[in-house]
Amino acid sequence: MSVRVRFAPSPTGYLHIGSARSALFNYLYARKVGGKFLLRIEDTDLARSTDESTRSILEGLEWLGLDHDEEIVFQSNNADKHRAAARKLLAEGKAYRDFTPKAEPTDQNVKEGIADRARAAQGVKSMRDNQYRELYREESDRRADAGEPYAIRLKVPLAGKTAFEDQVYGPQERSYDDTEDLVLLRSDGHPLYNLAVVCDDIEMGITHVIRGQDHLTNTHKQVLIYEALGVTPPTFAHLPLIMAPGKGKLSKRKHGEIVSLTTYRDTGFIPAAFRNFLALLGWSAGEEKEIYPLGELIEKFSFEGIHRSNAIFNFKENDPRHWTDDKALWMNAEYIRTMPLDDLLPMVRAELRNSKLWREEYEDLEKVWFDRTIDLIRQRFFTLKDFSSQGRAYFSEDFDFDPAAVNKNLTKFPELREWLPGLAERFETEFQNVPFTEENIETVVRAFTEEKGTKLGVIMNGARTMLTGVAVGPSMLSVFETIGLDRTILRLRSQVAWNTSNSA
RNA sequence: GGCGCCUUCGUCUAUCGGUUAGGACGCGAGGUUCUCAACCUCGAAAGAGGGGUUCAACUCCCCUAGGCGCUACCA
Repeated sequence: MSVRVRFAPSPTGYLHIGSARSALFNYLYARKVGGKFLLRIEDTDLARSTDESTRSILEGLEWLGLDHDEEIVFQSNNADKHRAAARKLLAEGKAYRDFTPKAEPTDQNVKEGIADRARAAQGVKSMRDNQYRELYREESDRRADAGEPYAIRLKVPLAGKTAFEDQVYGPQERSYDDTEDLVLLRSDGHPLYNLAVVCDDIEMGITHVIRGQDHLTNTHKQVLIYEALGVTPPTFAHLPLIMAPGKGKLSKRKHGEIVSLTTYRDTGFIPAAFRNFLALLGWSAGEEKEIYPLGELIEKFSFEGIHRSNAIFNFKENDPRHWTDDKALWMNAEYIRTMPLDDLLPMVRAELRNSKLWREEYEDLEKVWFDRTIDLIRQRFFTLKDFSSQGRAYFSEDFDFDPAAVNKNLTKFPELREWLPGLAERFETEFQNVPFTEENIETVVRAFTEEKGTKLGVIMNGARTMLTGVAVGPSMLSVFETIGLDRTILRLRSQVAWNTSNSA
């Protein structure tokens, strides 16, 4: 039997990075064993589900490169089937009508319910003491026919236990005594989560359910439903959770945008890098290696490699330098500087377009220059955003001067105010018929430096700030050559930098 | 409260009874250099606690502690 897995998010918000990781693991497993990776949108909570959220989830999956097979299933379309399943169990005596009036689910009575079950657990009260559980069928039918509202509850057997072999956590058991007669169908006819999931997983032919371990107890309930329905349950694999620093819950309310996958797209992450990072949160191939291209992720993936303890998504709030997990940031930089240039180029193009720095020439007449420039500056970049911010001076005459850089590399050496335009002049004469290449530039700059009796660093760094506005970057010889003779001369003569006062 | 799951450097992890407990991120120091967040070298940094089992335990068992999850006519 071929493997079929599914990712089944409820569209009640953005795609959480924890969910994204669940999707990734499902995807990796499916691709590894040649199975199908299906998508099901669990939109049965009409009040909270939105189309926008569905779109955002789909976008997120696409961004991560997790392409799904077959048609997307919308759970709300299957409500009739869910109801039919509940009725079937009722008819077979495996479920019963509960005529207890519905209580509003307020915080208050949810708490009472918990306290109630606490008493039940202490033996004071049984999970099976519902007065309608053993109601005679005739009586139950009569009241239902009379129009009295009821919920349908699963009739959990009196003695026994549910058991399954989790692919990550090993053998799992739970006594029936600890599982209530869960509601399958609300009194308004609305099917509930556990029923809907089981019905859909059966209908979709799901063979492996891979999801967060927050579902570990749900799984026992679902196994019960499978058994009542007379269907063999699928194989289960539960994943450790991703927690916030301090081991708290990682939530949008508390932690904001960093938990949303789209944030990483919007802040200039390379999909492959973030995917790689996510895969390593709670999973290991057992080797001393961090960089895994998708193919290798697929090849190496196994349930045995999944950790059992929760992983912390490590970041520091209010620290721009460590706004998200350092390893994710590092991984992104690693990808930017080492991935095939041709794969990076389209992403850089999109970034420059968004920043109005893109010019069509970069793709034809100036393609050679452009590709070389990107290859040069990517060595020090962490995100795609850096190409339009730190890299701005390569693509536009309109760039800012970092006051700290001006101070450190220019203001400190007032002689530069004459030297740099002097260097411009020297370039102008020296390179009339000589190619403006690193080797030639070096000869000229070294000679110039010696004449002025200063250190090479003073000239180089002064020029660096004049040409790029900042204090860091590639070798200046490369920068000169990349910026080009004309722009170099123009910028060395410019007074703009000198007017960037750092008096504050 | 109950039930369940978990516990190796700050973080992600390796180890499947015998290791100086390894790697990565981050951090620190040094080096290279025209600068640097790049590169190179080095460094600090861990088996929650207590009992067993064993010649030998991070590794197996038990207890304790702590963390997490679930505990709805939500999903």
